[in-house]
Amino acid sequence: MTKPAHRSYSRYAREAAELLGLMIRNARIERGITVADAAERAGISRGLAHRIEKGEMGSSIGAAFEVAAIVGLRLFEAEPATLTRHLSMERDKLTLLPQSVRTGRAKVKDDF
Amino acid sequence: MTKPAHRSYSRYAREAAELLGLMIRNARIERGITVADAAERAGISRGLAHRIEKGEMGSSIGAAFEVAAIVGLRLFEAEPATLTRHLSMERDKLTLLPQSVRTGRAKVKDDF
DNA sequence: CCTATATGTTCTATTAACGAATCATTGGCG
DNA sequence: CGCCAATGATTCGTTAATAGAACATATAGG
Repeated sequence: MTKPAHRSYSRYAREAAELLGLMIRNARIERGITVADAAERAGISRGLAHRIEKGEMGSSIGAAFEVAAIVGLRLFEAEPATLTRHLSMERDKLTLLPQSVRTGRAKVKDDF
Repeated sequence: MTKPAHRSYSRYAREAAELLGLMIRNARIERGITVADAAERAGISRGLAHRIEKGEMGSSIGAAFEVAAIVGLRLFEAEPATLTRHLSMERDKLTLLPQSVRTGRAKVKDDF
């Protein structure tokens, strides 16, 4: 590496990570699960689970999303079923969009 | 490390990561931004930006959320302002909850 | 069709995230 | 109050994530 990962984050990114951590913590406490237990069930260390709840930017997506799933937190949708539906929706949307960003604006997806 | 990070992920976590990547990609293309440009603006490599869009679990939260911010994707809220409000809301909720998970269920936050 | 650009993939060196262990602090319960 | 579990914070060795380059594959435009 030449750069030390990268140090500066936008305010939005930092707040989003912090919010994710807080939501995980709240969901975990509401379910009466300890950090250690949640970490073990997610297959990660207690320290990492703690850092995720603190909203540290270095944590991996997989670890964070796994803990979120463990504590029953639904990130984008109310239920997992809709998540799957949302997934295929985004996949379809992508096929309608130009595969590569070329000159000007990408074509507006007026899907209907 | 004793364990190689951790390999198995729940279906929900994997789908959530994939969905995040797809949403980032869609938002980026809609804005006519190249992967290389988005990566540079986020302060990360093109390869990492590509892997984030693929929904790989190893990517860091900071990198993913930064790219999301760059391409104008709002993860939890429609606008950044509400994110900040949501943040303090979650913070407040936490103070009302018991600080540590003790014996049985945590007290239900019947906040009203 | 040919070219230029964007995307996708693979490689290696290096850095930083991770796991584990330890200690301090907090707070609930008998 | 004293005990103990849970959290918070630190250090350190190991390993995996990352940057950067190089390469191959599309895809749009001239």
